[in-house]
Amino acid sequence: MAGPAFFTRIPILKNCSTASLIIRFVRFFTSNCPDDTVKENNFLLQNLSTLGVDIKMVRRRQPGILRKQITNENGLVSFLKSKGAEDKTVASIISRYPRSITRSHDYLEKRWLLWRSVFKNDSEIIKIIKRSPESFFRSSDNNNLEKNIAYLCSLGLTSKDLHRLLTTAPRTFSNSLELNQQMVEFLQDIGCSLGGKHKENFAKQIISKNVYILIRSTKRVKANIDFLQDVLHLNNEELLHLLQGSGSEILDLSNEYIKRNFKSVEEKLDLLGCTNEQTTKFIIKYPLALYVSSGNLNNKINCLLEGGITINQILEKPKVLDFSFENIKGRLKTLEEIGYNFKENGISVLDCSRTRFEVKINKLTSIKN
DNA sequence: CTTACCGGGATCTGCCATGGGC
DNA sequence: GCCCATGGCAGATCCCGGTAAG
Repeated sequence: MAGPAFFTRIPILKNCSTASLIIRFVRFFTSNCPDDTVKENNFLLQNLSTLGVDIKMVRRRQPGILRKQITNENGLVSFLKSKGAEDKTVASIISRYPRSITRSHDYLEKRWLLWRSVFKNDSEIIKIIKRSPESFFRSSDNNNLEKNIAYLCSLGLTSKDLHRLLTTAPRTFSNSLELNQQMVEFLQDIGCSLGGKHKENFAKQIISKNVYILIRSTKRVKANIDFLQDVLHLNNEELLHLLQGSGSEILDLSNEYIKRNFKSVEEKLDLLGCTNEQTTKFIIKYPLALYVSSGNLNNKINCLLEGGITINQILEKPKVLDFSFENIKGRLKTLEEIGYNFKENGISVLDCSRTRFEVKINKLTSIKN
């Protein structure tokens, strides 16, 4: 008979425990039952509809909110509008994070001020809330936010770093202070144990290079560091060097993903006649090879090979893989048309900005004519 | 003057699970 | 028993240009 294992193979039910499965089935079969919605606050429902909020989405995300008797949606709307948000933005914000309507005026004022201590103007903040309402509204603890900002500053992160952190990974600031501290201390410990000279700086370095790190679990980051050390046969010094360099960029990947990609790179290069040592060197030189999806990476490699470039040239200059498949393809075609010789001239021409590439091509064609 | 090397900039949420509080 | 706050997870690049080196 079909047990939980069977049901979890259905995409929507993936990752569900037996208990939550039962709840889901009950919800599913009773979702059209009037009893389920009878407790909802009709006045609130009306109000939200008028504001253009997607009620279905609210019901799916945070059904409890619709049963509340006291909410502050009107206050929220006027607050966000006073900061420059459009009606339809506010509606979308509430639809995606319904709990936002439970935040009080004082909360909103205080939180806004704290965010403003990092951002230059209101519109920057609106842009981020629009992108990720949850990041702004999820925590009700403004004191914690204040402490986080102070803490991150105390690490020596510049205001520019802070700005980038809050812009790109706004969730960082809704983490509990303790969680952020845990990650920082974890990173500092790693730096120490690898014999880093500027021990206090190691965590700071990683964070400013990879602003996503603080929204990952230490478990994940640790697993990735261990994996890299193991699979690349690195001693402490080499590992430290890697992590301080471009290795930091791949630390936040999911463990399985990074492993899968490593395996794929290994197989691909093996197929092309490379030694294990070459593969290892390649990854150390270009850790981003583990970041891109294996399909994408293989497409780029194939494309370069078909264009008359050797695998050794790629291993020497992996940066050419930074560019998109389309870009690489286009440039190879252009270069072929003018008879560019990679053997003589190398492949650096592929690793430059659009403007520089065009200048180069113009020059080559004018010489030809 | 051209090329090579290198670092940096943009961008990145929406969902589920869980434990504690009420 | 429900709701809240919060932790955690999967997902998966591309490009530019300063400047040192030649």
